[in-house]
Amino acid sequence: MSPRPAPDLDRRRDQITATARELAEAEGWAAVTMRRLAKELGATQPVLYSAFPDGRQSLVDAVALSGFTEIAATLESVPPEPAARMRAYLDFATRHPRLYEAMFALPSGLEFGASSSPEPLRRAFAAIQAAFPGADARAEVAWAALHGLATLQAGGRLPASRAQARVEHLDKMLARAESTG
Amino acid sequence: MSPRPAPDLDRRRDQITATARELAEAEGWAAVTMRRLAKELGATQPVLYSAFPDGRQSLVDAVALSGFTEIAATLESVPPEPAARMRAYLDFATRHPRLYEAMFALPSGLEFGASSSPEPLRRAFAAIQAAFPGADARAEVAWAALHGLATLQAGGRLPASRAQARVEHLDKMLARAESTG
DNA sequence: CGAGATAATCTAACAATGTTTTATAACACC
DNA sequence: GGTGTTATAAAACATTGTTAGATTATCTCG
Repeated sequence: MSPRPAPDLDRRRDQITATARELAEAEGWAAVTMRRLAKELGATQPVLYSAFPDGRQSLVDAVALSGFTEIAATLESVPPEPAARMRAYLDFATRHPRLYEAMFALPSGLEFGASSSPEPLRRAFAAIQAAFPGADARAEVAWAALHGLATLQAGGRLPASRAQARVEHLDKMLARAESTG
Repeated sequence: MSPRPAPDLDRRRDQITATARELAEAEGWAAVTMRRLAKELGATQPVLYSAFPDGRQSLVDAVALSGFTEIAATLESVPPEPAARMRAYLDFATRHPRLYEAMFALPSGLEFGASSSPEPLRRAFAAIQAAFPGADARAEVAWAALHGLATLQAGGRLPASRAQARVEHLDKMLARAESTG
């Protein structure tokens, strides 16, 4: 009595996550259907469900989580100074708009804030905090401003021509508020 | 040769838009399906398409547009000072989370920035600009920060307990940056 | 080396969605 | 009143996420 060997689910999850992310980045999240994804992987739908029993939502969450891991590493790779990390944050959002969308705009099952929230999320926010020491509110406002800039710019709701000016303005604002603590 | 009288499409559009908005606010945008909406209105699906020939997306856009009209009026109703308009903005987003979602997070066909963008959008942004005179970048950063706070708070990604502190911090930051022009 | 049991897989179906077609019914004018 | 145009309605279509039932591949034990 011995079954067929269990597939490497971790590996499979990674492959599916990566493919979903590429497809989303190339054609938008609307194109990321279970059928299309299966075809892209040379597999069938049920295979996706064996790796993600909770369905499409948990798959999008997995992509988002990989995004948080990546942005955390990106932020940590530059000095913990406001200007540097601000630029790194906005660069990340600009370079991976659909990934950023999964992280922040799409419906998500990811828990935030609480201690139960996944480690990559906490690491990403910690990387922001490190650049904006002082009262918690300061880092939170910095993050909100960055997030606002990222989403409004991604949606074409702010003229790209002044992107540089906005970053400089925000930098000055946050620098001056440092003493406010 | 004379046809059946054309229904008052404007009136109908308003009714559908209002019902869609109520339903979204009550049960979330996922619940706003064409069938459900038709049932809620005591009509059939094709009636919705006679009012919105471009389908569901244009209906969501109509709700979003009504949101911009309303937030513009809300902002204009308070003095053009940073603290007052900031509070009005965040209040609006907090009180109508699904409407705000339609305005900024959901896929949208609304044009921004360009001169072709609908008047309510320009009025809403003008109401922010009025509270943050000086260089354009200043108002844009203010808006981005407000938008970031609104969305992160709505998603439970920032602790509600420090909401007040964040507004005060942002207010100070923006006030100090005034002279930067 | 072969048979059987077990679990992963595939085919196919299900329910629900947005949208469109075809047929019906209602209205204004002559 | 009849006629012709047009809004409406019922039903169908294509596509989605998801799930059963049947099939197949693999490992263990004889």
